[in-house]
Amino acid sequence: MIRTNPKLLAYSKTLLEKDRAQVSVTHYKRKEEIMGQGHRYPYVGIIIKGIVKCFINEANGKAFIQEFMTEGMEVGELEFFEKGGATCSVAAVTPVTILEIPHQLFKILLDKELTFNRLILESLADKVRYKAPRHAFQTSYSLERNIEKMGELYPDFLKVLPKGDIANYLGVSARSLNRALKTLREEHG
Amino acid sequence: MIRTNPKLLAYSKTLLEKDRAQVSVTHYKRKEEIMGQGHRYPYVGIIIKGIVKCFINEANGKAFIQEFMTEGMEVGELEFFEKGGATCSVAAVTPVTILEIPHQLFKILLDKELTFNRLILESLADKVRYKAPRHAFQTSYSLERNIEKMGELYPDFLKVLPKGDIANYLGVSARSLNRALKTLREEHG
DNA sequence: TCGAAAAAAGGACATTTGTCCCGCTTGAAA
DNA sequence: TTTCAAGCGGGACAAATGTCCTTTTTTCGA
Repeated sequence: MIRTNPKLLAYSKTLLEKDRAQVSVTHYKRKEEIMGQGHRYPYVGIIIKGIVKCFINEANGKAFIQEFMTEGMEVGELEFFEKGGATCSVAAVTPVTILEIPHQLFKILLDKELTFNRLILESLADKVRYKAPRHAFQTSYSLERNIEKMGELYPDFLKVLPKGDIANYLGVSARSLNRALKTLREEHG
Repeated sequence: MIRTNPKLLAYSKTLLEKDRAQVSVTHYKRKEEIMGQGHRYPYVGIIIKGIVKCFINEANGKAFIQEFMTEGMEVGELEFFEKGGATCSVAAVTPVTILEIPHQLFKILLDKELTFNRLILESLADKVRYKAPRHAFQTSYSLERNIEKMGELYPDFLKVLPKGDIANYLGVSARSLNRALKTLREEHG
């Protein structure tokens, strides 16, 4: 449930060596905003280190977290394909390092480097593929079952992610999350 | 909320003329299964006509509809990139016509035709982009508000889509959907 | 054209979740 | 060190949703 892309991470590291002059690296502190909903950025980002959350703030004050991402995942690539502001905000959950590939270079790589092109295709396909079972499971099973599933996928989630983020990921209020956690505690250990 | 892809539809029509010998066209009746969760198909499909639903059946008997799709939308493209069974089932909601592009041809087009490659990249980016606001809205607002939104996006949805499908799209029981529809009827006209 | 089967509507009750609180803990900034 | 904001946990009640069931309407094949 914290998504990663080892192949793209590996490719990014070769980029850092070969094309060092054309890319940049930025560091973000915990809770810092990496991208803001509606804003534009002249680059595509790839996470080199750390955990980010990708989320949407609704007009009524609620937030919904799309996914947690770590090494090798792209951010801001959708805006390369369709100009217009970012759909989601992205913020650092732990200290984060981002590799920034300017749109100009991204386009060249996409058009000339078949390997890179395929990595991006697969990365997009992966994001589509992942969302289907996640949302199906989320609406089909109880909150308790969803929490158990997070624990299976990422045992440390309660230690690493703030409660508020977990609630926003599961699409429930913090109160409901606490209640469900208590129920689970009473049932097993 | 019934998704379409005019550019890919246009491209598909030229494919039907130029490469007619290498592609095929299949018709499906209402409710017929086009793809089954877990199964494999040696082609990528593009909808030429009709409306399909793309959904996941969970082990507990519940179904969750990912999206409704019509002209120009792809089905089964995820399985081209990662071998393995289909994540979702696809079924015809109205009579449907599908253009089938064999994986072998799909690969050639992807590698040699920059235009096609870009269309597929944009199509995938579109699917990712679309899901974020949809699920955010769905979990952030009341059922009534979600129904109103469907009406704004597709005024005829109650006439075209079965109630059960609408409920499975919104992630609620048929009972709750009916209740909410009644409330809306009482409020306005 | 009839009859079976599916779809639709909604009543009654149980369960889940949200909202609005309050009090406690913790960590970072003054 | 003190202080204050943010995070955490949970009580009490209200609202939303699910489950189960019955009745009516519609559809479609024999």
